[in-house]
Amino acid sequence: MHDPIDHVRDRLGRQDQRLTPQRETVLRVLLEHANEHLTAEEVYLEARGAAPDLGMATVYRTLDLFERLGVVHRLDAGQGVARYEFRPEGEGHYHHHLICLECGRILEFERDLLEPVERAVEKETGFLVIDHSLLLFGLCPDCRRTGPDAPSQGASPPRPDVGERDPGASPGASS
Amino acid sequence: MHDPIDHVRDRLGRQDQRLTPQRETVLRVLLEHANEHLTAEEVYLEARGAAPDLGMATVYRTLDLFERLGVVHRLDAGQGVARYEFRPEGEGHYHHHLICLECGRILEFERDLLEPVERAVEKETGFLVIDHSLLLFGLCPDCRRTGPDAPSQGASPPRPDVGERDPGASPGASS
DNA sequence: CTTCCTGCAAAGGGTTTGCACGCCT
DNA sequence: AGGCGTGCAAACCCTTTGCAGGAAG
Repeated sequence: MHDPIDHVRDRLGRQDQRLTPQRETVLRVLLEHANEHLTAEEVYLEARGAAPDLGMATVYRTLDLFERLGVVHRLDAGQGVARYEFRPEGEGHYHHHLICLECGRILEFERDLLEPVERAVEKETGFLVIDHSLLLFGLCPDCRRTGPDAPSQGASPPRPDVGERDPGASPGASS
Repeated sequence: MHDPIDHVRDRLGRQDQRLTPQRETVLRVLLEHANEHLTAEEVYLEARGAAPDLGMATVYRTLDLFERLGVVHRLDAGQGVARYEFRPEGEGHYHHHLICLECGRILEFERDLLEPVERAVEKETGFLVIDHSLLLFGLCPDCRRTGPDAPSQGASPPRPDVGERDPGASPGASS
């Protein structure tokens, strides 16, 4: 019962829903790419390897379902695409995202460190904080090394593609 | 030269661009609604009062332009719409957004408090932080008072709809 | 058989782009 | 003239929805 797949099956069963082959495929893709922040389309493409008849709509519906179950995190980095990542059982809402403005990669930062901020907010405004999203935009170690304007290296992952525009322009979202 | 409008005109002039009547109208709307996080459509509707022939495309192009000039902040709270707010000259990237899951209102929190976090990130990961976006999801003082399930008050904005679900489930975006 | 699920295709909503015309220098 | 800027409409992209057929309990 430490198996995430069984866990999801149980959660679903409890509300008369099933872990269909399609759903299991999607779940497996998410598990195989933990910490990778796939888009729905990327999940779809990966999943089609195992389930060629799978449709996009099912992927979206499944990701939605999983999100409601708390099995995945949906993360919107401010470009027009949502990204999804598997969310280990019992994980708090810790861990923030570092988005490289140069190569688009998304790194993670595990420590929370936000409690002082949340406490200050609650105390000073009366707003009850339930969850948070912290995005840090900047340069990842690699791009920092290469210099902000160097042409992209063939070195790193395919590059998750975060919208482009001229580097130097301000990062879409902001606090 | 403290007038933001002149400031923008200058900035534009420097790159052979002009502060046209349309652009000025958009700018005025943003100024009149400082701290209000309007959507492009809301800007458009407001602006049409002063410039009935204005087109949506111009609004988008202008907001884009202003964003590149650093005159406005684009903020994406995780639902499918971008929101824009005037960004006072010389303002750092401080100030965070508190998004009420009940009524959809967006409040602001002026103090930064993120420096310890950013320093920790830079030190531990080598990632160079340039800007950030902190969204706190929860209940605003009003909704908190009314109770999480009270029918919406006539008091607040139409409610921008932030994903619903049982409060307690994680809100769409997350860090 | 009833309910849950699926794929397909169409619809949706926000945002962007192509194009021809207008405006300012 | 020569750009820059604009309105309009069409195009785009991601995501959602309607619907008829299937599978599971």
